[in-house]
Amino acid sequence: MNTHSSAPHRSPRQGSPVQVAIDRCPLGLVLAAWTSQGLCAVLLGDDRAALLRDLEARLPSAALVAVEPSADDPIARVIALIESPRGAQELAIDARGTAFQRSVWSALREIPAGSTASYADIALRLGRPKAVRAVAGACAANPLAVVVPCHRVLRSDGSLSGYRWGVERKRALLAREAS
DNA sequence: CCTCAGTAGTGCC
DNA sequence: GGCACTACTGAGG
Repeated sequence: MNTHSSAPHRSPRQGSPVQVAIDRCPLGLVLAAWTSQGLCAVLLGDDRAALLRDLEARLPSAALVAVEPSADDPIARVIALIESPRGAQELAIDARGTAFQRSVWSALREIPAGSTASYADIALRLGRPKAVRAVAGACAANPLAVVVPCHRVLRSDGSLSGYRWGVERKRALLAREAS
């Protein structure tokens, strides 16, 4: 029995409901999903149905509860963050992933707005200088757009590589943050 | 400009 | 346990 080392960490969310809201933002539509513990998904897109499908694929066994966007809810914080990238670190998050993915996402949150890092930088920071592609994989699996700023990770030569929600959005986010 | 090998995590079988 | 994927990178045509 070796089920403890690499099994994905499951958030304490078995039966607890996940609130879901969709609203407009400067990048199109944004879907935010959260529990009492914090945000578990922030997805960008142009189509409500596609966003919901994406969420359901990511949280297959969650009880989703749709709510109207409200100024008191985390989705308002997320939209404010897109408009002005400050205070992302204060948002509580409740993302599920493997230990490795969570360590990558945690490192990403330490990249300040206005600066960028390469995949190799992140790998180095984690003490796994050769796990470069794995870092890219963890970025690609990031469930929390903008809040976990995977858009600040570029290739070593400075080019943009990919973005789960479209390279154009990555470019737009970086342009907005450029100091 | 291009291709290639090295490399490590993940998902599917 | 395989095995085939990568949002990579540095070296070499």
